[in-house]
Amino acid sequence: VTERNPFEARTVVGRRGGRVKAPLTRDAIVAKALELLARDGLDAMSLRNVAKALDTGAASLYVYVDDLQQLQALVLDRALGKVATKAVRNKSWEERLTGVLGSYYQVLTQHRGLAQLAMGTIAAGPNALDFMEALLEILAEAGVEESVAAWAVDLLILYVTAIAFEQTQRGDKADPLAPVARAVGTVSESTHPRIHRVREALLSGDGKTRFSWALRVMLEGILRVPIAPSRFTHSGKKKS
Amino acid sequence: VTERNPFEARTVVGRRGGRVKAPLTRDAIVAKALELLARDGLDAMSLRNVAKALDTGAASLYVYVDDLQQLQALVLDRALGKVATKAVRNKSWEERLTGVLGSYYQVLTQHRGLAQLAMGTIAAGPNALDFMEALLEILAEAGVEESVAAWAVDLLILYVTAIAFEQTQRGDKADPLAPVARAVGTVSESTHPRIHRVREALLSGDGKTRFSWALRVMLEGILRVPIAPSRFTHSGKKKS
DNA sequence: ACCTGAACACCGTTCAAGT
DNA sequence: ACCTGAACACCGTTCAAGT
Repeated sequence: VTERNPFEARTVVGRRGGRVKAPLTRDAIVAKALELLARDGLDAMSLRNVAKALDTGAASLYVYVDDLQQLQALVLDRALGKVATKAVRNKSWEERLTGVLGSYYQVLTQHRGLAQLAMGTIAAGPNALDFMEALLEILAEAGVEESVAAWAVDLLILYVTAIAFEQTQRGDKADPLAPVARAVGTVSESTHPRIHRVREALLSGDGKTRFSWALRVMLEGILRVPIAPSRFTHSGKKKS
Repeated sequence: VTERNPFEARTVVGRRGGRVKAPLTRDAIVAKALELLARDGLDAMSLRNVAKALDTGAASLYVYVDDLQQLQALVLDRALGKVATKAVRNKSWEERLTGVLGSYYQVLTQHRGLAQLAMGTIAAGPNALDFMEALLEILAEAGVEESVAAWAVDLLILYVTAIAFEQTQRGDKADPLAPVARAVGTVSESTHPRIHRVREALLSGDGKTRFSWALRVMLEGILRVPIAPSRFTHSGKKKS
């Protein structure tokens, strides 16, 4: 029906001007996948669903993508491109660190299934590298020793990802917090006296408050704890 | 064939003494599910596989279990029963905390798919409560304020779960660390100078070393950072 | 009350066949 | 080279039918 001119391959148009078919590209696949992930959650981002949304069959995607795992890695990195790594000038390193990690937290929580995907995917794309580089730069400015900073970046990202995941899980199904709330709320004073006493505190605090508290906790520790308790881990040398 | 005497219901025996059929109970289902999870990973713990291992059909499980999600919660709590919450006497609170959390870490990593399951399941069973109670007790002994302790328990469990998950993921497929290693190892010095400089530190350290470092980091912070920066989060009152 | 087989609506992935 | 339909080997869950 349509003549396949390579120059207009990206905007094939039918006789009456309507788009006939979006040409398949890796970029289009990843974009559509992220769209489905953000709107309907991780389960909705199946190869079959993505293919359907692109008016094709699942098998067709395998030309541009190795498998589901690779697609997930690509989608994660595309989303990480939205993290605001460039902070404004004349801000303290504390503010900038909170800013970058807060932006990461927001990106994770504002895309329905992204935090869950991030928990199960190792981020190693270009945007993930930019993100890490930004964190290392800020920690260097804070005076954190280089090798400590390397591990600290890991800890910070891991924690923010985990709390974002926990937070988004709550909004999902029919109150999955309820089981915890019920268990903690109705716990027996005689068998679990301490849980009983702090049961309110355990359930209190919105995501943001806890997030910033935990961030300060980790920073305080990172600034104080050196890498090695015993400096030589693989030699027999003790008590230098 | 066999007479159904309720008293010997748990050990039905055939004519020649061989067990004819393991009677279905919730406990048997959860036990078998944990076995499959520990041996073959989370994907292997499907209702169909568990049923097959118990010589029955998937539909039969629904008499004892609401759905897969509930089975996962039951399996997690059964595994949490293995965490050594009772530490020996005359140990410092630091040693006891490291001991309990280390035991949790070991339980997670020694069962192939458990850390992954724990990341996606809210622990609210009796053994989870015992675990939390033990942590709260130790933190109280450390002099941590009650409401801080409540949030600290959350942070500690979240982190240990996350790092156990990350650690077990590595051993699973065909070196899923490899993509990170390659990305970090071959990163350009001009675009990502700081990653390039600490690329060795980023990849160094086994699970245990990093685990204990991060633990000290969090403890140091927990002992120092109070709950509220501005004490009243929901009132308009500022600068008391 | 408990168990079962079959069915329903999904998956990821492969492959022979088309253009 | 790219796309496709059909097939393969799986899922969780439901349901009518058996005992």
